[in-house]
Amino acid sequence: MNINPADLRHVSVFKDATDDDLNLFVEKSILRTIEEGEFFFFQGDPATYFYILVSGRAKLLQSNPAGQQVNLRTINEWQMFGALGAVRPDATYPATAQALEASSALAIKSEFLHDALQTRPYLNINLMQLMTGYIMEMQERYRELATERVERRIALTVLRLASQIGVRTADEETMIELPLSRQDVAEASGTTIFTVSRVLADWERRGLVETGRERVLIRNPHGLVQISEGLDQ
Amino acid sequence: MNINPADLRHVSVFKDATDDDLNLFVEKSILRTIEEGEFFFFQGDPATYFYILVSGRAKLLQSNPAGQQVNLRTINEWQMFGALGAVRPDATYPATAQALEASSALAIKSEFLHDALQTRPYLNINLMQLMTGYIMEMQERYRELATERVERRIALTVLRLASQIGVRTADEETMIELPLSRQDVAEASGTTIFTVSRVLADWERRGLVETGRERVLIRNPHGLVQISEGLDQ
DNA sequence: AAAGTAAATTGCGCTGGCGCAAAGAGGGAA
DNA sequence: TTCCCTCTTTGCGCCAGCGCAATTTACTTT
Repeated sequence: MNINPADLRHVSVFKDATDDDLNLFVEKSILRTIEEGEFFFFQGDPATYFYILVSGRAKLLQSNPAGQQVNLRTINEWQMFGALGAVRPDATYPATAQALEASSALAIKSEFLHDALQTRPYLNINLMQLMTGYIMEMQERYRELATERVERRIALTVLRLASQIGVRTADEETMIELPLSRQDVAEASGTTIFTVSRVLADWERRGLVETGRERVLIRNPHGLVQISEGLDQ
Repeated sequence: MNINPADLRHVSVFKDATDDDLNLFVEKSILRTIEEGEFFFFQGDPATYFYILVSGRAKLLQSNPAGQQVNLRTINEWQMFGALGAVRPDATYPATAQALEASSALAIKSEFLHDALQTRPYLNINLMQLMTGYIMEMQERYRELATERVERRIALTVLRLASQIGVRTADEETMIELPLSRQDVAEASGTTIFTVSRVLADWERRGLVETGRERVLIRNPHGLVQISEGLDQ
């Protein structure tokens, strides 16, 4: 695959970069292509590289000592991930990055971004905006997990995933397609596949969604919003 | 109260600042003093100021629509809080800041920090380090809440709070004093005061802690670590 | 010292959601 | 078409932890 440096402008951190800078980053990058289910890096590895996903889809997850997983974030094309090492020297990745489908990503030495940050104010601002976004999202999800019941949490999770990775279907603009298994939704909402399956089956009966193997189609986003706010029934 | 500019070096973001910069920040600051239980700002307010706590102790909390609260962070002397507005123009505070005891804080216009970031690379680096720390802590707490049982979560929470705000008692170096109510611990570990009370009572019977009104004294930190890792019993 | 207020404890019943197990449903390979 | 593998569904039992209510304890005020 050939990467056009101008494509890097899709990356929020690079949106204000000069052409020269973009060329420099592309030159310094290596393209890594992996299969579905394989890993870009593991939690605990030294954070030597950061990545920019150029095709496919991936997820960031964390495991506890017993091996149970939670999904922290779903990564789309042109999103940066694993960039903490550029800020903290000697950092290790706090999460594992796994491909949800066959994916490729540009890998660039953390050190290189670290040095670039010293001389390019726009990178600092953009990276900080990205980080504040993550902080706010994690705080919100933490609060949801601590205070909301499962059905609402699943609704909030599905809506959040829809806004992050959903594809609006061609035929009707309000339908959103999500290529996610019950397991993925469970790990992203802090519950089990059984509960997700039961809740989705209920929503399907009520005409809110259509489900399939590794697929959720939202037919009525507004209905889900109502559930997420406890305004239903 | 008089603030000595050099004191600002205790603030991690300002640790590398020049004397001139420190003077500038102090000049631009207003000292706000509030009583226990009062608020520096509320979730949803425009993030016009950021704060540096100079005395007392505070907490950052978030409420859901039903009014249930979670504690996101406990703020100690010389910690910065409410700084997201400096990064995102037009931001609103994502959390509420409430004093746990009578407290004072320096308030500085977010805008001023925002402008300072453009010309002072050290501020960018330090602020990003702070932010990556928050991201990692929130990711970890999220995973704990999603995957661990209450007793372990309470152990993890108490240990985390001990490292953040604990005071080692004079008489024996392994004892750590925490001036927190059951409610505070419950909100920080995502459970209820009843459960916290029961768990602490059990630990007290086992000699791990001593408890009192709005007080937890850790007698055996190692024992708590074992519980947090599931190695006990 | 006494009264008043807030925090903490504890018994008790209940239930949301977990998790096993077994069956069912797709989808890919050959 | 058949086989195989993985994902999903659903019945069922169970229990961790919630939450009410009543009481006790501890601190503050006068």
